[in-house]
Amino acid sequence: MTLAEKAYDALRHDIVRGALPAGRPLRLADLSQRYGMGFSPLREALNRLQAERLVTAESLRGFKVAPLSLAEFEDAVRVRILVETEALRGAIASGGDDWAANLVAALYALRLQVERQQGRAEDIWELEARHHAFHRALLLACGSPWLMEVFERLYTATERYRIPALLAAPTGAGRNIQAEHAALAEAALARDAVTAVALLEAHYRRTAEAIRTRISDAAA
Amino acid sequence: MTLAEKAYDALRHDIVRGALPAGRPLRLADLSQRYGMGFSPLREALNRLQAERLVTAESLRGFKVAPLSLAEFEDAVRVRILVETEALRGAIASGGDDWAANLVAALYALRLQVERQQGRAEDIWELEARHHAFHRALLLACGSPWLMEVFERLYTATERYRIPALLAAPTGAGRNIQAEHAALAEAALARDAVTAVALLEAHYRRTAEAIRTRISDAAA
DNA sequence: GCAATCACGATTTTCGAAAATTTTGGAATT
DNA sequence: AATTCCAAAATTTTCGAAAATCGTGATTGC
Repeated sequence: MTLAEKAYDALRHDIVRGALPAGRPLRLADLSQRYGMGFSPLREALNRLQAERLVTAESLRGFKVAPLSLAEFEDAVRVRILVETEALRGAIASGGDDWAANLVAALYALRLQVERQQGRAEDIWELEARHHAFHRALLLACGSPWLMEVFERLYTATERYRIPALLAAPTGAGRNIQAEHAALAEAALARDAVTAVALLEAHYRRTAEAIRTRISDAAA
Repeated sequence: MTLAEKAYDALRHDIVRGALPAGRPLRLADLSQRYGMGFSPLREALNRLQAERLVTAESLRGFKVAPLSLAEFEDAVRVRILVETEALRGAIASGGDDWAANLVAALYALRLQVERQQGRAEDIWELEARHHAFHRALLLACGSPWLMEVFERLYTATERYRIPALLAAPTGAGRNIQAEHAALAEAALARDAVTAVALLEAHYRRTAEAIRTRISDAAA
């Protein structure tokens, strides 16, 4: 792996995790110290992250971690619902045995991690990776690279908002998120598109609501 | 404007235009010659374009112009219809006088250029810019930055396919594209969402069909 | 006292060369 | 004749310094 790729992964991780908070200026000299490399690979990584809207750039004035706003989060959730319900219909319509088997596997691996976790805030990253993998496995058979591309982009955009909530309450504070995932997978595997789409939409609306109140609380 | 930004614009232009054909390896030494600058600004531009899927990159093996395929084009059109119909409904629902005025202006400027053009292949870029601006103006009031972001990404993705057709037949080969634009704007301004969405979808399906047969012909 | 100006330090941007890696072409071996 | 191996060439990647630009604070002029 090249240094530029390491820089990309490290920066991306630190931004999504919040180690580099929103709005923070990303000075080359600092980053060079922090990640132990020269300017070139860092600038490459920053340019890629800029195109993904994880960092902002102003000509001759350097880079910053992109700001967070409740409005942007709500917007991202709205578009996620639009795009992912369409992808889900496609996956249910055209998914084969591989899709079904991978979905069962992803759900199972997610469950194992949730049970291992038992509310502890450790290994949040393993949990997060399993969660991402589950949602990806659910949609993957839709057969549309662009739908998947938009899914990935919006997933990381919303990930930035969900991580702080996860760190505070890894099990989901009263809500049985795992049961929602199981029901969603069940409906998809039963090829019940209408139910599956409704469950997916409800899943996101509940998650959005939880994060919304969390952000309001934090502001108070 | 920094050299990196110039490099980004120039590369983007040359890729969309087809001056740098799909699959062509983008060697730093060549690009340095072609655009008259060092490696650094070029690498930055290439990294941004990679994130936009206009170029592909393989570790230690350099960059290439991203390939074209009929399947990818059809996929992009499908997602454009999904996303833009949603944005159009939003714009019609919440667009104010500024939106309406800008839309009228964009349609008018597009018409002026079409008439000036009169089938000649010159100034295709002015025409293309007006066309892009019209579709942007149509959706802009939807109030969703993410919907607009996806629109922009997919517009340039499909632009690569449409430009060769435009160069061959600037007026649209029998089809009165300008009438479609006018009808679309009229329905939107009349706040008739159902009609406007139907016209937008039909507009894209016809364009896709024209390009599809064109590509098939070229292959024969 | 206050605004405009200038010089300095901090920072970004770019270059040119060095380092690392892949690719190429040919010689040696089977 | 085909394959493997190695050195040379081509190419990408990275660094360190130079150039360009921005922001700041002191200084000057009014």
